[in-house]
Amino acid sequence: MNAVGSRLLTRSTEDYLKAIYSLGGDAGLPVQTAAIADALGVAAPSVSGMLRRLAEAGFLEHIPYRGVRLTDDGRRVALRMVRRHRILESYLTSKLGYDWDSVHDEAERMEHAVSDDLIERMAQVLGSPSYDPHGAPIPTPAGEVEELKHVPLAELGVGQWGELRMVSDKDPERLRFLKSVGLEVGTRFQVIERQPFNGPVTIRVAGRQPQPLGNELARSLGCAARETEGAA
Amino acid sequence: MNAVGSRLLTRSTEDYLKAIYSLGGDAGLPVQTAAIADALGVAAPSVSGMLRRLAEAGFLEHIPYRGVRLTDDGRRVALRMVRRHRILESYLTSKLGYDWDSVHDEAERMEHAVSDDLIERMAQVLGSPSYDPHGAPIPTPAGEVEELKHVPLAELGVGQWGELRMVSDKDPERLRFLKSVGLEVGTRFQVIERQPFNGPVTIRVAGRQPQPLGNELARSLGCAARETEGAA
DNA sequence: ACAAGAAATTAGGTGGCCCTAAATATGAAG
DNA sequence: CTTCATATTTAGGGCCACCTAATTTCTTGT
Repeated sequence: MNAVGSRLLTRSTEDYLKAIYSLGGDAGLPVQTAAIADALGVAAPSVSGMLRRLAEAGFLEHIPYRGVRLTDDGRRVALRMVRRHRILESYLTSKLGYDWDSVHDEAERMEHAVSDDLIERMAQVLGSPSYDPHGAPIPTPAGEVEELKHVPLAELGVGQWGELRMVSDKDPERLRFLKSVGLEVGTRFQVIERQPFNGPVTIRVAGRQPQPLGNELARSLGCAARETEGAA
Repeated sequence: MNAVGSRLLTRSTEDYLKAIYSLGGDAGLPVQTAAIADALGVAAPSVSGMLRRLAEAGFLEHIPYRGVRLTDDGRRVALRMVRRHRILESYLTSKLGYDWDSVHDEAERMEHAVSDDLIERMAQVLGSPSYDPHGAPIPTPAGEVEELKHVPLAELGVGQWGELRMVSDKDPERLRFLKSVGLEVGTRFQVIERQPFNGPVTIRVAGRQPQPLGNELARSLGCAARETEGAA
């Protein structure tokens, strides 16, 4: 199953490959050293060294001074970690009472320790979910991920209806804020107002006061545009 | 909560302290380097070095060439790991369909990765169990463990009744064998025959053929002596 | 076309934990 | 009391993954 010769599947390897994947490696784009360093909270030279080792092990192609691209092998490892992470988040939320703003860290540590067997048992208990609690699609065990066609909330026009579909799990504070203003995955809202030049976007959720959202936040929310107030 | 100064709470530290604890450190006995090396599958000099670091960190007292003894701090860490391990085994068995011969390894890896919070949530979902699936007592979050007064099966007399109470979780093959001959925690049996000088002990479980058990195995099974065939 | 700034890599070093080989301490038997 | 086997420690290395400082390469504006 795990192809290539000498393996080196350590925790660090898994973290690097997952970070590279989520930094654009999913679209096969080259990813820069600095972006990886930033995502993992390590210094750039540490990344340089690690990329060399990962390239030697066959997980990625490295064009010096340009960036890296995952090989099929590297992508396989990354997707396995993404599946693990999302199944764990789903399980912890649904079976152990975790809230969507607190599952991320727990899943992040567990994803390196548990067996494939445990992940599949969890998936089974949950009825093989397709999305995690933040609306992110869960890759299949074979490594297939659904392509999402969400639009950032920031790109909806004034007066338009939308439904929140996906939110990053990485920032607990942001998640708590969203919940406090009534925004969860599946929440419908209407865009009420937009300040020019990247100012806040104001939306209204049924039964709530109009709520301004900073533009950066609005860019981070994956939505589906809706014709009317009702219906999917 | 975690007392003492410079911490160094790595996976290896946790493994060493847990091993020392279960090697007799629970009774405050000095534990030898070679025993630790054997339990952890590392070379003796590696243990020597690690013991020095652990002693410096305040987890144990080291009398050179004599052995080590856990400090209160060391015992606290060890008991925390034991609680984690046993809660995890209980949870995996009861909620995710694991069998008693396969939970050990999974729990062994997870116990280093999960948070105290997760462990307590699992304990709560299970109703705060006192024993794990192998009959071992689960320490409280405060680090108290029940003293067990089991007798090894090997010490029961011919004709005497007993009830299996505890079995080591470390050897899957042994566990599968026990299950195959109808022995689980709680199973009652009668000692039918005993060969002299550490030979096999033959027991009978209700509705089964008499079953010989090697003496080493019989020594490893914790039992309660029973007056008759019935009753607790 | 080139100089400046940004990004990446190399150089050199650290700590944790492992190893083998060699030296040394302990303790049991003669 | 000495000797010898066994247990332990020291000596000397290696690997992984991190760090800072210095250097090299790329890119972009003039």
